[in-house]
Amino acid sequence: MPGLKALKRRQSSSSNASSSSMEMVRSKPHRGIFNGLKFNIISIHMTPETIGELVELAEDKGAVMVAHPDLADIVITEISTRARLERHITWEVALGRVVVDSRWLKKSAAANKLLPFDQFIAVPGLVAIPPTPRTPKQEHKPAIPASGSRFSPIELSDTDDSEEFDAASIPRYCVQRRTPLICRNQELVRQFAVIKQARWLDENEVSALSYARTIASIKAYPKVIRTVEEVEKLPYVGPKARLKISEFLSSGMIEETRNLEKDEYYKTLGTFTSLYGIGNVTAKRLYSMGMRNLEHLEDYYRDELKTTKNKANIEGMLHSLALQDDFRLKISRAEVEEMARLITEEMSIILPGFIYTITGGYRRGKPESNDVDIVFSHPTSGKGAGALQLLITRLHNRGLITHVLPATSFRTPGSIKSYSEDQAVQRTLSVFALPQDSPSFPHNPAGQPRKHRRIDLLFAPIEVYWCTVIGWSGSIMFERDLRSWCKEKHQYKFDSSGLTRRRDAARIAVKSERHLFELVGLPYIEPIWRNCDY
DNA sequence: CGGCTTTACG
DNA sequence: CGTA
DNA sequence: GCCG
Repeated sequence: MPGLKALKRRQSSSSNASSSSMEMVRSKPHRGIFNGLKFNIISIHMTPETIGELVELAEDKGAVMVAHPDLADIVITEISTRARLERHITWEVALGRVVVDSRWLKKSAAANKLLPFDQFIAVPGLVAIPPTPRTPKQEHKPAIPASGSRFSPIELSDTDDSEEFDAASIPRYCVQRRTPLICRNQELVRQFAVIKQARWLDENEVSALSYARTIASIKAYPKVIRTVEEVEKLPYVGPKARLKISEFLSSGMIEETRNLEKDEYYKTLGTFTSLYGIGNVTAKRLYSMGMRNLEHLEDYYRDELKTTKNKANIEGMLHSLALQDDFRLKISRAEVEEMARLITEEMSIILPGFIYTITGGYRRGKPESNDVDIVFSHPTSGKGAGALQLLITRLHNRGLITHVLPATSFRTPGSIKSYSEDQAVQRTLSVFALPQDSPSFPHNPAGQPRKHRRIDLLFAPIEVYWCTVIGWSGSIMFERDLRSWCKEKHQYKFDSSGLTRRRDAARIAVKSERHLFELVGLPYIEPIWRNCDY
């Protein structure tokens, strides 16, 4: 079995002479056509593989990679409009740089000479200024692009990039801080997420958790990271993370991430675990049995079905394989709302006066969801105990719910999973398909098979409604830290069925979402600021 | 060096 | 073991 | 992998 390929083929050289706390081994500069030139690659619209190739081409011929376009002589980008370019570099600064697309780099490297720039200018209006390597002094006063205002507040942190901001002031728990869906260091975060995933596939859950915390921490940091020193005080950025951030700042790529992304072993395990019902352990088992793609799995499970006694799980996996093309499709907010409309329409027949919240990623503002979560309740205590079962039955009769999924097997509706007996939160995980005739949705055109969506429906007694809503709003790291916080600071136990004192299990009434935050001494964090996961 | 959220269900 |  |  292939292990981690930790080979460092090339030590990245630091661009910033003043960053010296981390004494890195610097490679001797190659002699080459790019000698003495500073390159920056704007990674937008590039695959990690492409970035890797470009960095290699450039460094091979003597270029030094720098962390920001402001510091570069030559900027490589696939961006072709001024507006988009200005998210990364001011127009004024761009005018003083060579901004070209990657063809220039590739062709120059191939020809082993500096080609003229004019055929490769990335954005109309820019001119080809011959690069003059600048002195180090100039590097310390980079122009700061005023980029924030163009973005939706959902997507970016609310602190302006130009503001002074001390990483040490970022609190340790996710629940104490605001974390946007997309942050200013999103590509760095994405590359850390690849490593986190690999640790999880290797069953190194503790390391995976650590990376998840590093990611959450960086996501909460409201500035573009330019030096490794500025994030040294960030919580959960330790020695390992610092090294990787240094690599990223100097080359645009974390070396380990680059290796993982071309590793067939991890790619295959990733494919397997994306299936409903297959986790990291089973994925490894299947791989060790020789499985390499979904067709192999299909054959394997068909074969298993003939020989096994317990057919339910195997049948579940075959359903999972069959529906997987649908499950990996994202669900637009409009479609989430249409699903909720149909479902709540049915609920209003069963339980007049019910209340509900669409939770999950939708509630956190994600433009696209992987599944749909809805929490129901009724303001009158005790009302609606059997409502969810009825709801499922009616939706199934209308053909909207096609399967109920208890753990790993698929069954026709009939049973409901309940939490603790005293404060029963009922729950069903089902497969839902919008009707063919939903006019506003082109997802299910006539004659085409309907798209299947995973949907989690819950009914909570009103006493614990808000805890359930909070518990199902995520993100995962936010929930974990909420529980840790309640435990450490108050010796409370929080979960989606309520808030209780650990000492005597006394229930603490939670009247609203804000109320919970007050009860445990946290500032209220709106759902759109709970996007702590990648 | 221990701890890392939580836990019922199938 | 996998799911949320 | 990082924190206390």
